[in-house]
Amino acid sequence: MQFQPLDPLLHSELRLAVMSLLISADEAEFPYIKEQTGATAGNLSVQIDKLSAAGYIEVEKTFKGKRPCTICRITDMGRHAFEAYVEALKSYLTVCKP
Amino acid sequence: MQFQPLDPLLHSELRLAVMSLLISADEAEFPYIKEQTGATAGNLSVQIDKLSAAGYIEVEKTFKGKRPCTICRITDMGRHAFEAYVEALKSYLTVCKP
DNA sequence: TAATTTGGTTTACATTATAAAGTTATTTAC
DNA sequence: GTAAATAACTTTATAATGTAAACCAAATTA
Repeated sequence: MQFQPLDPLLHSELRLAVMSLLISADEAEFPYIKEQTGATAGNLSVQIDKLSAAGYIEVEKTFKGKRPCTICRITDMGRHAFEAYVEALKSYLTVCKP
Repeated sequence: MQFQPLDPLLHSELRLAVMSLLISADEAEFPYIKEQTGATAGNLSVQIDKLSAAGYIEVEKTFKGKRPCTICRITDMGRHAFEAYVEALKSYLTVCKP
């Protein structure tokens, strides 16, 4: 088969956006991710949980002054998964095939 | 928002594979697509219907000898949608952001 | 102190994907 | 010549997924 399978965890608009942000930012707070992705808080919370459960990101729940603050970071595993996903995608996007 | 929305019709592993095949092949029969994508006939049938209903491909039901033969071709609309999807995807994949 | 805002989580619903089962016609084997 | 197997799908039922509405707790503002 000429098409490589696409990691279903990353093949999701919002989760991919979150990973994309974290790849280049290395660390980001929940409200920032929410703003950058345009997602609702509920949806974002769920998708962050999934990425975290898969070990693609790590989530630190801390406080900023007296308010809760959720910080996300990408893991090595997440970085590798993202790279593999991009490679797999290429098998679908290359216009000229041999 | 820095991320462009992804056409949900194309953001699907099997439908993307079908479109990818048709982009370069311009015409393909059902069994060939089935073999190339590794999909089950049922799944493929459903996804071809969706692409066809959206006007991204056109489906010709003909006969090869006495057996039915389903031929798929990409439309201009489909080609443009695919190109737009690839462009949109780039907003998620670029590692270095400005 | 009541209302609003911040920063989320939970949950219920709607959509989507997928595979199993079904359909129709055609070969092939006996 | 007819029974079994194959081809080429389609339909449908179920499982998985995505999404938003509702909810919660604490802090701030009016």
